[in-house]
Amino acid sequence: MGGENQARIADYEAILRRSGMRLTRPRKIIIAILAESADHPDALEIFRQASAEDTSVSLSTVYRTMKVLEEKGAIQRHVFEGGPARFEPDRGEHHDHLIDIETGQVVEFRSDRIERLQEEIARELGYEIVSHRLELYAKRVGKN
Amino acid sequence: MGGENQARIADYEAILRRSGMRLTRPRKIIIAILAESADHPDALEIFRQASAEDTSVSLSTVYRTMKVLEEKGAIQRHVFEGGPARFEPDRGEHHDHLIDIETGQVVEFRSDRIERLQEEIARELGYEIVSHRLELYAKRVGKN
DNA sequence: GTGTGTGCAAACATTTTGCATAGGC
DNA sequence: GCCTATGCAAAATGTTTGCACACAC
Repeated sequence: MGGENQARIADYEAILRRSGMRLTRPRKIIIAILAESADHPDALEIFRQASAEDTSVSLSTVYRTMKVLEEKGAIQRHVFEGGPARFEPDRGEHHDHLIDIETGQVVEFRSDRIERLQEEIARELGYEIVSHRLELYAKRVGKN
Repeated sequence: MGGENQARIADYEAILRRSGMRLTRPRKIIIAILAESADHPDALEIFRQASAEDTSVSLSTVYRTMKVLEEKGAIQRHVFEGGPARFEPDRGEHHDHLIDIETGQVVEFRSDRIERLQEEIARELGYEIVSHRLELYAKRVGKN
């Protein structure tokens, strides 16, 4: 799993280099945090973890780095109901999200049938889908 | 169409009265705006229209009224990609949204098949859906 | 050395809130 | 007349930006 993370870190770094961007200390730290995190952290969470590594990293830099990484296609930004933007590595495979409303945990899923139905609906309405967002806010069965 | 609006205005007013809330001048104005608007206005837009009617209506009151109406189930609040919250009358029939990314126009649609698939997916993941959100960001075919 | 990236503080956009007063019932 | 609802200004929240300096290349 260390190897897994290393691989992802290298991916992020390759993307930055390829775009002619500098591999600065704050960016390295932020990238490492993204590579390690299994969940979908928000900017503040990333900032906190980065601060633990190097107190001088600023929240602005976290936001700026997120923007750059998003523009380069390295990460995706999601804004779930009510909350701040949360980030996840963009591994190219599209998926939707189920959000556990009790814990905030995010479960990824994918349904080709739903995707196809969406296309169909848009077409019938005279539109062409550019992007879409499907979020299920749910709670574990058996609880409560 | 005037009659249509009258009917909806009466509905809103009934909801407020039933909940023991006062039918104030700002609330009447805001309700009339909601009843007339075919699209999904945001707080500022409602505020602007209300101001035209009575300059003394404040933005706080717009927000407070939206909150009350939402709590009583009279309207729904949606936050589309990037933008501020937008509001629409809650007519009880659930639907999803297609947003024209060029104009911001909102088209409502509904697919029982997608609804069922969502339920199915949640169940398989061990969850029970509390609410969900499906938004298609699209552009008209033939354009561009 | 040059220019991009950074930290800091201030600005921004949206929404909420405390408080004294106005106005529905 | 009582108590809810309002206007105003201030705060809160999340995010962006201007500026002078720092540091990756």
